[in-house]
Amino acid sequence: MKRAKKKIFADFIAQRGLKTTKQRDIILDSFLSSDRHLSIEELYLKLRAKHPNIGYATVYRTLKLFAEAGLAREMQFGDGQTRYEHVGEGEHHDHLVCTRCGHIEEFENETIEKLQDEVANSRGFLVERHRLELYGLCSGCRK
Amino acid sequence: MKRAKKKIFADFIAQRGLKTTKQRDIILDSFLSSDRHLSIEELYLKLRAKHPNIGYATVYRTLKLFAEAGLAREMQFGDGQTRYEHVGEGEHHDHLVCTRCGHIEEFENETIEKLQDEVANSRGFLVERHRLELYGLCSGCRK
DNA sequence: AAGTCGATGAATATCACTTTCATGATGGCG
DNA sequence: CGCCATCATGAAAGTGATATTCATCGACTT
Ligand SMILES: [Mn+2]
Ligand SMILES: [Mn+2]
Ligand SMILES: [Zn+2]
Ligand SMILES: [Zn+2]
Repeated sequence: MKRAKKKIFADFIAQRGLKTTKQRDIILDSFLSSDRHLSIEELYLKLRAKHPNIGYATVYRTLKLFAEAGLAREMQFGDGQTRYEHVGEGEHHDHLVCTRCGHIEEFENETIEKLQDEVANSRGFLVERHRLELYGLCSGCRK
Repeated sequence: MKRAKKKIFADFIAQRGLKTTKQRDIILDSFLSSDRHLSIEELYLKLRAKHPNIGYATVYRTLKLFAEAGLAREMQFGDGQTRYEHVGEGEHHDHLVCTRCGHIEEFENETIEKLQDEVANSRGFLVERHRLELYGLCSGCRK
């Protein structure tokens, strides 16, 4: 699965006439083996341990590339940092966010998705994407 | 209704030991007679026409006050600007956002709200608030 | 091997707030 | 009323995250 995503990125790079670099390989590998929902800075700091020579700007630009390649999605959970989450082929999910510890859980609910479309249709909207986030206390933080 | 909201703000001001000012009166009046979902800058520019002496910082601080007083809610629709929308007593709604013209519509759907609670319960989350936004083309922009 | 053009990293710029500070207003009190 | 302790205001400066610039490096073509 990691292999498949690397292939997707390699194809994207080739098709756009871009170049394979050591940094991109390292950043992609690290991204793929990371927690979902990482901020630029989090990934940058994680990388810096083993690769002190990789710059923040490169991490920033590379994550943007991942998003363009369809490997990542930019998310905003209101904490002031853009987070990048992993995206699988044709996958979709929404989020539960803990306002105390920052824990993020994902969920899917077909019925909700369907109702959203109905609402949009009734208003003449053509929906391209949506965001549904539930903020509150996770089970751990409720105690 | 405008009168009622002015009363709410006056009470809030009094109860907090703050002061009535010409600027606050003007800004509140303008906010109440504006489009829903205004950014700080939009309201500032609108005001500047008739009141060139009112500063950006005052508009900024006053909108924050409205939010604290329960008259306004801060919203983020991903265009890089915080927007303030009108809040009515105990009201709630979600949004349809046009990605082409910026038009914003509101909707309510009890069934979706109920399903959200079910999802949260099944994960042990206690939901405090949520955001549901549908992004796409409004009926006008689809043509 | 050389040349071309994209990639990198450090530094700088942007952008939307957010705070500071000197000065101006408000309103409780005598 | 008139004082004056406080709060409010506006211009300017500060912040923090993101975005861009620029000199230099390194891939890939020939
Ligand atoms: Mn996710
Ligand atoms: Mn609204
Ligand atoms: Zn938690
Ligand atoms: Zn539109």
